[in-house]
Amino acid sequence: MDEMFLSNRKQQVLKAIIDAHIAYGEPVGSKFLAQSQQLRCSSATIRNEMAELEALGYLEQPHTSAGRVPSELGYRFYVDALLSRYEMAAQEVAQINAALLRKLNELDQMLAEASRLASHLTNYPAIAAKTKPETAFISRFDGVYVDAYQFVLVMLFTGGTVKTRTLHLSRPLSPATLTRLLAALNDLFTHKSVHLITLPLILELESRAGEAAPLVNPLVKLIYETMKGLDEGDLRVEGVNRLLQYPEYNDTAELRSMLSLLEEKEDLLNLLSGEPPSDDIHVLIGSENTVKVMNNSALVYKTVRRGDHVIGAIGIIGPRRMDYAKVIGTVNHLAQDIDRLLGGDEPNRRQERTTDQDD
Amino acid sequence: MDEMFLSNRKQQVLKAIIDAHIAYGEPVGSKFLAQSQQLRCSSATIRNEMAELEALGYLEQPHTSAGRVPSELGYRFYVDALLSRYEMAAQEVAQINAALLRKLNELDQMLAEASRLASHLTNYPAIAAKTKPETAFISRFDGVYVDAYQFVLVMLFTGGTVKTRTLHLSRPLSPATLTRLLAALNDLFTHKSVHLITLPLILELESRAGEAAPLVNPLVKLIYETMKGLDEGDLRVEGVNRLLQYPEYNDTAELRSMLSLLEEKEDLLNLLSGEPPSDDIHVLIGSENTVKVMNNSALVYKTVRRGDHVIGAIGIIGPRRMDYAKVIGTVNHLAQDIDRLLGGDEPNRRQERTTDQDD
DNA sequence: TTTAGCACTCAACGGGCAAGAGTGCTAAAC
DNA sequence: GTTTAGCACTCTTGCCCGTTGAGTGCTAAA
Repeated sequence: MDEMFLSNRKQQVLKAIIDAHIAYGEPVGSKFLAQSQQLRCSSATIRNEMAELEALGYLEQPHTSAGRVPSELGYRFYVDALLSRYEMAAQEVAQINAALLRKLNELDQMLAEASRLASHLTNYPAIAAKTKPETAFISRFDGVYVDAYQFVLVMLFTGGTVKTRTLHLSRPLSPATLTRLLAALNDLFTHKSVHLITLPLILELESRAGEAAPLVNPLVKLIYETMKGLDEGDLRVEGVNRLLQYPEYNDTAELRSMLSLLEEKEDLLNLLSGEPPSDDIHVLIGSENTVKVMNNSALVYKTVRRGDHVIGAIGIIGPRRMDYAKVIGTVNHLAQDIDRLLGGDEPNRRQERTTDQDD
Repeated sequence: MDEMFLSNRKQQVLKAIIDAHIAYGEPVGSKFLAQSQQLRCSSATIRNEMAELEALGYLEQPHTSAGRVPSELGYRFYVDALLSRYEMAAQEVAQINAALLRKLNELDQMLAEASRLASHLTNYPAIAAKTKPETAFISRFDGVYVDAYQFVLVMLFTGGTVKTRTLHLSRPLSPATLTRLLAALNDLFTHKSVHLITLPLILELESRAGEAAPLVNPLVKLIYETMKGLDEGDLRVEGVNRLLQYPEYNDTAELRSMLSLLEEKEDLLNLLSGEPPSDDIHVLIGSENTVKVMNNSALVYKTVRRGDHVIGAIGIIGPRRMDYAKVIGTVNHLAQDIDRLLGGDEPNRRQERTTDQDD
């Protein structure tokens, strides 16, 4: 228990070390701490505490004649217990609100704006993920007749997403035939998962399509691909160049693996979507990350939801010694703001609002 | 004229030097060239030629005891006169076709795939830009009635783009009222640029909207923002991490400014959209670039068109000593392939095809 | 006009040395 | 018992400096 619970002064020393290391990025020594006035004791005392903190695993020493550096455990304890709550400046809050409000109409743009803001405010790269929605069905087909040679197919998905596709035809189509085709589509293809679109169904559609029968094949293919395309998540990365400020990424290998990670997108998207939906903010430090490449980095993220279901996440990625207080505060605020602005889907809305087609 | 026109052997020497430098990235010396068997003369002769080429401005010498490096003028001459045409391997061609065909339905995805391919094939970062379309007007409004509290507004733009927005209402709307509203919209708001949407027009719409009058204000705002949103171009960058292979980007400052450039997107988008639409492939070397940050880099790009008008561009960005033959070949091929796959807008199409909503 | 030979220049490499930062330990002080 | 001053020790960092080697320009001969 002595080992589990750190004495008050040990905590102070640990916090002071981590604060200093976050600020300056270099190993911090006892003398520096003694001078910084935060602790009311001599460097020798601090040295003793540091030695013990190292024995307990909270600190590490790059080499004999260097100061101490927080270990992963040290950061973990810092984040869980030592972190002082970061209060955003009023100006920052205003900036967030103004910027997000402007983008309210398009989820994509909103996430993009959020990641831009997050990166800008924290000075680390930011990511914004749009998770793959739970398998959506088409709830309704509709069409807009443009002229005899083209029409717009409108597909309404459960969950409110709307997708459109313009079809260019090789032979003329009458409005009546289009209506008939749409009726058949609505009969046969709504509320079905991709796997339930079987050949008999397609043949049935063909027989009902009348003169539009030759259109059925490309149409089905189109619907299939649209449904499949909907399942893809997307990930935006903003501010990678900010990584270069931090000496930990001056190492080419480190930087390179980080850049690869941020480009792959797959891994990150899985990581972000994989977590159980929780209101908490997630802080993954170093090897806590399942993604191997992030052993020397940290990831802070929070899911974003529309009404009940998770539609994405925004996060910050950076060195292990990231400014957790500021980052956690910012990500938290941003995610909550987006949640709020997207509004719940509760039945009684007080105001008109619009949503994009979730493309 | 002696100065303008290089002797045959000088050209050979220049080409050999640039080829070698592109391949190995280091200054190339006379001895190396003499051994490489390409030139049938001694190192001393090559030294003399090199000295003259340097005097003419085609070569540079980092320092006295180093070999020569091509100057910007050198690269320019190389690209314009010396470059041997690069023939893509059949396998590469097949890869491009297969990959692009799979993405045929969505312009965005297609450009994304193209840049992925370009980056992969050339081993440099690739960019794919979707240029802002020339000011588009809405040619038609339509709507899909979902239920009393929501409908989908479908906007058809000249040029074939389709945008949809879902409106959530605070009070019920009847299908008849929606029809009326849409008719009024089609009367008043089609074929108008953003600037022509004036207050009288809005008031007129309001008076015609009947019970949907309270809806008019948010609706107009929505339309306005959609039209404005359409004007935004987009830029995708793929494979930045490949930059790190090249020693010229080991310098942090260089890498950093490059990353910033690739993130800003604005500058690049302007550069790509700014050029007069031409079928040629553009090769910008070093300071030929208007973007200052690219002084040590090169950009190869080509516009992509659907039918007659330019809808985007794809390009490769890399060090000045980039493998121009391969890059030019690849970009050229890709751009042409996309042009072809998107198909002309000639009236007699032989096949059904679909286009996305150009979001 | 080409080539061999040679002296010269200069970046790159590596060893050696001094400086400095930080530690652990011991012994004295509180 | 805890804190602190003092000191010896370690190890990195930076610097100086000589050596090495690649590449050149020039000269003179072929």
